[in-house]
Amino acid sequence: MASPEPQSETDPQPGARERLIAAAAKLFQEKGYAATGLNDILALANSPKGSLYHHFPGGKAELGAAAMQAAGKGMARALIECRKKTQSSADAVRAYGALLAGWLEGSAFVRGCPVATVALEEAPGDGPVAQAAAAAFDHAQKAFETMLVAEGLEDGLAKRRAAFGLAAIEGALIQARLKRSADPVRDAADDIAALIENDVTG
Amino acid sequence: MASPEPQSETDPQPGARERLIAAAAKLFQEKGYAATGLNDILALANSPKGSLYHHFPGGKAELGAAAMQAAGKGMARALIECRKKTQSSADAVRAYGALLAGWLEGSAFVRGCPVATVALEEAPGDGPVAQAAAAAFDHAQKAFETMLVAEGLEDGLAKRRAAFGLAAIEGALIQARLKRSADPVRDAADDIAALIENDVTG
Amino acid sequence: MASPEPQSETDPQPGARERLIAAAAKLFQEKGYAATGLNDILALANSPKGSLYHHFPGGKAELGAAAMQAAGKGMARALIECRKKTQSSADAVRAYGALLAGWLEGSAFVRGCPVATVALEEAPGDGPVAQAAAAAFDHAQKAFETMLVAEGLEDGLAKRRAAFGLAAIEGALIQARLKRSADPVRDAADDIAALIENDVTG
Amino acid sequence: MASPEPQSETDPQPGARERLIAAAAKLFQEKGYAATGLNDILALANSPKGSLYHHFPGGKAELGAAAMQAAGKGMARALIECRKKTQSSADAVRAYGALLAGWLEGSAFVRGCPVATVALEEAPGDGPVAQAAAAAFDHAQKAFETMLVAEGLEDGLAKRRAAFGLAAIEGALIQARLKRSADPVRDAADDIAALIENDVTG
DNA sequence: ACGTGCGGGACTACCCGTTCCT
DNA sequence: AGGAACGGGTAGTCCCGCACGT
Repeated sequence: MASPEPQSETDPQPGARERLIAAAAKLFQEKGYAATGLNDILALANSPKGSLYHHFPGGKAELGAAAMQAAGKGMARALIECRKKTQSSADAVRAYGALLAGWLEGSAFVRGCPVATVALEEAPGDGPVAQAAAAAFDHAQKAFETMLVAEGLEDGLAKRRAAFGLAAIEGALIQARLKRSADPVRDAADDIAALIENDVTG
Repeated sequence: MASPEPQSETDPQPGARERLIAAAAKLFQEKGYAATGLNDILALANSPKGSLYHHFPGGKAELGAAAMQAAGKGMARALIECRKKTQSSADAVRAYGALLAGWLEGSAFVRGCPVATVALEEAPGDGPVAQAAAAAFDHAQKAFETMLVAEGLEDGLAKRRAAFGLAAIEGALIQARLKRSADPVRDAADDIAALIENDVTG
Repeated sequence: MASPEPQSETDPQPGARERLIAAAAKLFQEKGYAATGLNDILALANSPKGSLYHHFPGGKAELGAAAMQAAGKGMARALIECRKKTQSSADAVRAYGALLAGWLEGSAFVRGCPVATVALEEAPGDGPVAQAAAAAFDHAQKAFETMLVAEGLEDGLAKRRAAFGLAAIEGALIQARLKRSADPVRDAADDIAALIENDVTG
Repeated sequence: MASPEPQSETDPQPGARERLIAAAAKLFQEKGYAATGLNDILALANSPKGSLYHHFPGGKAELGAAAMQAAGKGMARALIECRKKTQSSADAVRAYGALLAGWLEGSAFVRGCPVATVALEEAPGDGPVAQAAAAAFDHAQKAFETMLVAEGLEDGLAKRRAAFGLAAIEGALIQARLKRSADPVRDAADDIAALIENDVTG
């Protein structure tokens, strides 16, 4: 969750701001945006209350947006790393499914997609959080798409498969948490991988 | 709790209890469970506060569970009706996608899946709402599966396609609301339909 | 608690009204007037809600007043019975203390004086409950006084000793419940008995 | 919670916390614990709700406990001051009775013992309020006892007289409020004083 | 600049005592 | 007598500034 790079852009002493984002992302992905109190975040980040408003004058919304952005980067990065460790996009998707499945099981199915929960809550509005969530999804989808294009898929088809694949994975994550079984995620990843393989070889 | 009337499937005269469930379902699907205040629900249902407590002694949670159950039935019913109006399961899925797309556009992307938002918020716990959400998804998935089996698909494959199809639709709904375009839903439905057609004809 | 006499004045079928009074008295003496909900009383009395307003159109207040009246009678009756079983007023007081001590211990110190708690809560007002509580205390005090006069004490002194004795017992009941020990009640009864003995023999 | 200032015994500048305790004590002693709403307390203390939550994270219960503690100290202090102004313990008790009688009359019998009402309501449980009430009584009783020991009474007898005296005063306060006459308190104080005089001179 | 104690209301879910109509 | 409905009121706590001490 925490960015390995120093994130040196505006924050002189690293820690407080990042801890807040990480804490917010963790709790949002578990309980959602509305159900997560600022106090919970502050307690998890071991930060005083005033600190939050120093770093995020926009309050909870600004923090939420930052958390969405971080989560989107994390999703994309994870997929890219899966590709690096595998021989094909299809295998990368399978590895990604396995990775998510492991996270699910490792957290007893409390951790889900960091973006989806917040996205659904905030979708009707157009606040900073909703926009950041949309951007986060776009970011991840673009990474997926790029991966497919690099393997030779035509642009339009790559975009379509990326959108569909991401959607299926997201939906499978929901089912998996409800059923408390990671199988839907693994199955969905396999199905998508098969689809891609067919595109590539065909 | 103890309705003397037969409580017919579509509820001819909307009593207080039904109005409350409908209002809750509507708001939950827009803003989620935590962000929806009881006051909002009460105002939408034109019901006094005591009424809710009378019909749902368990409070918000019991109402939420009832709303999830109703939503699950609605999802299944809608799919079944799509099948009746079409010649094949694949076409039924396409019709279902079109139906959802129409709902999205008709509500300016405010209404999403009635279950997914609540499910994601409540997934980590095992309260009545989470259980009802899981049951609702199961209900819809079973209807999907039954439709496929009736078309000749082998049981195991039907189950897998139903789970995957539902997941993809759910994920597409998230994307559609964020992007404020119903295309992801239509595209996903098309892709699933193609998959099913391949299964059936193959 | 329940009156043995048929109480035939207004109630055609015995049971409901008496059960309500008994239930109210029990709960009031444990938790007080304000903290006792009508639902609690109804549940304990196994009576439907509308029944209460049939028997007590004045609602909670009227029921409370009735409970106070019953409790006052009970206190007086208990003292009189103690006198019958003993040889002197002093011994009757000791027996009364022992009786109360037994009740305290038998109920794990949850049951106190049926009147005092409600009296203190309602004292500042002059509602029906407060008046009934005052009358209940007067009733008990008069019984005490009568007992002393019958033993030869001069009227004024009897009144004074009755008031003081009752007060000391009430105060001791408070202490006993807080300390979870019946000793203060037994000690207070002994001290009062000694005082009375001194009056009588002196 | 963490007051930097020495928190001197009489609190020169009444901060929010002190105002809340004073308001709570006043209302609890008038109407009891359950019947006193937080809103009443806040209105009397001219404090917003967030203030209460800041100073008393435990909410009403913690505030109630603090009020009980303050009341216990007040009772003890008042008795000690009565002793300072008089020549003997017996006279101190009489002065104490007169003091209480004056308070009763001055408040039109609205103000009673700050502890007794709450104690009776909360006695069956073992929450913080009940414990604080018990401690408050103990505090006052100890002061009474100390006063008697200083006058030469044997320890055991002093303890017994203190308990009995406090009980009688408490009971008399109940009667006085119901009858709307301070006589029971004055009479009880006289009787206790006589008892003590007899102990001391005997 | 950076942190923090304290205060400020609005809003939450809950449920209470009551009444209406059967 | 009885079940449904009615709102007002409960304690709780939320997210947020202001003003202070570094």
